[in-house]
Order: sequence, then structure tokens, then C-alpha cells
Amino acid sequence: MFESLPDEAVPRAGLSTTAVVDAALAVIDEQGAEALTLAAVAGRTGVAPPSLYKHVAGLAELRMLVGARVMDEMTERFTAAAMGRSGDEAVAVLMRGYRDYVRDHPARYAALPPDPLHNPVMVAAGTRLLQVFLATLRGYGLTDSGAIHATRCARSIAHGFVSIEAGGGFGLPEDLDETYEQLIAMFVASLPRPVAP
Amino acid sequence: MFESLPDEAVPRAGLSTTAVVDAALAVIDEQGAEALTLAAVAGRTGVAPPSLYKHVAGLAELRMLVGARVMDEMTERFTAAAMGRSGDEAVAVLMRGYRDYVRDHPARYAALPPDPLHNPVMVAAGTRLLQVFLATLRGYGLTDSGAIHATRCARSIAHGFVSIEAGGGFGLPEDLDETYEQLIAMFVASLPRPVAP
DNA sequence: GTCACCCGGCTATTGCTCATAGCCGCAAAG
DNA sequence: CTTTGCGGCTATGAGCAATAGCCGGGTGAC
Repeated sequence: MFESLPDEAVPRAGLSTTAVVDAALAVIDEQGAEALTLAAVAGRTGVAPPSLYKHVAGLAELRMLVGARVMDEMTERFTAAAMGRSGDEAVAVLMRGYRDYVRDHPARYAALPPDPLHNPVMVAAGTRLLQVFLATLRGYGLTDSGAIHATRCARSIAHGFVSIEAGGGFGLPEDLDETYEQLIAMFVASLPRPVAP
Repeated sequence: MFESLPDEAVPRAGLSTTAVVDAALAVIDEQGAEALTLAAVAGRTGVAPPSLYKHVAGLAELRMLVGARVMDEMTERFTAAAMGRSGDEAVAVLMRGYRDYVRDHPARYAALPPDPLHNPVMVAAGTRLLQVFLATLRGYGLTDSGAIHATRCARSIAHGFVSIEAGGGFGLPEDLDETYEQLIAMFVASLPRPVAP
């Protein structure tokens, strides 16, 4: 008897929705986000393209599932990295973790759809990711909307730098670590001083 | 006799490379960056798709030409906006101008290729754009590499915020103007105080 | 033990895209 | 008037997503 996955039943051998997403991630890692094609995924899973439709509604849905998976990976990493830290140090660790994830998986980050809010699955994943940032900013005594603005700032800074870096958009020889640390310092300096617990 | 454009000769009536790029921009404005297709451009110019190859090497080159055109538009706007200003005010005007351009032409900005340095035409356009920022930062007494780092910071912040905003990535109701002004203030505060001329 | 059902593969087909090859006609230059 | 070449065209091929509909085998009902 097989172990029954909580995700979805495994009636026969072969594919499943999560296996298709796994294959999609492998294709993205190896050939880039642009190369994510049903034919490529089918080839990698040893199956004819139409068979994928038994597990995924189409290319658009597959991209959404991949996006949600990537955001969950980020959430997991950030949660682990920020564990046991607080204040400026936690913020800095979070920002560096963001960049590190994208350097480890540049193609996966590039595969994130630009319009994440159009799909409930991605909204859920995005909300989980948001919570990590909001939790880290707790303790700075920010008002609710103040925390939202601060989180948006952090996201803008991290996403901006990291997407330019991943695209090879920084052409000059100056050290990129230095630029990013400067951005982190700039953001941290803009926060109110943490209040005592 | 026709007026001879400096760009390229107009031997007959009809198309030219710049006319094709114009049509491409119209397609992007009306149907989004994803809809930029040779068939769409051909349809809009009243021509069969293969005819476009007489003016453009293919879809990839067309995208590059569009990207360069967009960057030049930005350069032009920023130059005009920063004219006659200096210091913190010039920096703020530049950052706001960046966001305004993208709000005026969200699809054009989204059409910018993520890897601009792979094409000499785009490198040239990017260099011109860079000069505007570097010129604005003159007067802060930054060292050469200090100016580079500061420019990268400004670009990261502006690109990050603006690309998330254009993609509809900010879901919460808090005022986006306020967030962006906060980012500008954060960046300005990180600069050394301007030195007297 | 048998049988019907359904699940998860498949082939075949359609329609869209980029891209190439090669033809043809007009218009200006001489 | 002829020549030349530019700027259109048709025809064709390859790769892709997506749909329709077939088929075989395992599972569970009886």
C-alpha cells in the first residue's frame, strides 16, 4: 500500500499535479523562465503534451502554480532566516535572504508573473509572504498603515535591486554587495527606533 | 522630391524602420507588451507579416528597438523635468518623473527587456539615461564610485516600486503616493548634504 | 469471481505564431 | 526606354497550445 499523500490522491502510478510543477521548475532552472512550455514539461516527464491537461488546466495555470510554489519557497526560507532575530538585524537578514534566494534561483524568480493578484492561489501565497515582513516590523511601534508602507518600501527596494541584478542590468564594475548593503542601511535608517518589549 | 529623413532614406511610400517601431508601440499601448507580435504589427501597418523583415531583422530586434525607444523617451522626459533644478529637489523630480512615465505608459515600460546589456543599441540608450542621474547627483560631492552606488540605489527603488505598481502587485488600500514619497525621502536622506557651487 | 466504471495515458487535428524562400512590379536613374 | 533594385507579395515549414475523442487497465461494487 502506498503512503497516501495529503495533497491529492495517487490512484495509479505516474504523474500528479505536484509532479508536473516539479518538472516545470526543473525546466525553468535548466533552460530559463521563457522555456517553460508544455512540450518541455511533457518531454521531461516522459509523457505526451496533451496528457498534462489531466493534471493542469493549461499553461497559464501551470505558471500560476509555479509562481505560488516559488513564493512559498521564499516564505519558508525567510521564516527560517529571521527565526530568533529581531529589530534591525532581522530586517537586514530578511533583505539579504531575498537577494540570496534570487541568486540561488534566478530563473524561478523571473518566472513569477507580474500580476500576482489576478489569481487566488497566488494571493494566498503572497499574503503568507507578507506576514513574514509584517511580523519582523512588529516591535518598531509602527501603526498598522505605517507597517504597510514600510513593508512596501522593503519590497520595492529588494525587488528592484534583485530583478535588475538577475537580469544583468548592472553593467559597471562597482561591487554589488556594497550597493545592496547601502540600500539595507538606507531602509533601516528610515525605520523608527525599536521599542522595548 | 521627398524630404530626406536623416534616419534612413525613404525611397518609396509606405514603411520604414521607425514606422514599424511606431506601430509596435501602438500595439503595445493598446493590447499590452505580451501582444507585441509581428502579425499584429503587420496588421496595423496594413502589410503582410513577411514584409516587415525588409525593415526589421525579426521579432527579437523589434523588441530591442522598442526598448531603446522607450529608454530614450524616458531620458527626454527626465532631462526636461530636471532642467533648472538641483539637489534634493532635482532628485525628487527625477524619481517622480520615473513613476509618472510608467503610469502614462505602463505597457511600454513592461516591454523593456530584462537583459538590456545584451544589445549595443540598448546599452547606448541606457548610458544616456544613466547620465541624467549622474548629472543630477553631481553637486553632492560624491566620489565617482559613490555616485554609481547612489544611482544604482535610486534605480533599484524606482524600478522596484514602479514595476510592482504597474503589475498591480500592491493589493492593499493604503495610498501609493505616500509610500513612494516615503521612498524618495528615504533616498534623499541617505545622500550627503549638497556642497555649495 | 466478475464486471462496469473511471482515470490517465494516447493519437489526431486545429489554429496561431515566427521565420525563410523566392517571385514580381513599380519607380527612379541614366 | 531600359535597367536596376527596393519593397511589397504568396507559399511553405516548424514549433507551440489547446481540444476532441479513443483505449486499456486497475479498482471497487456486487
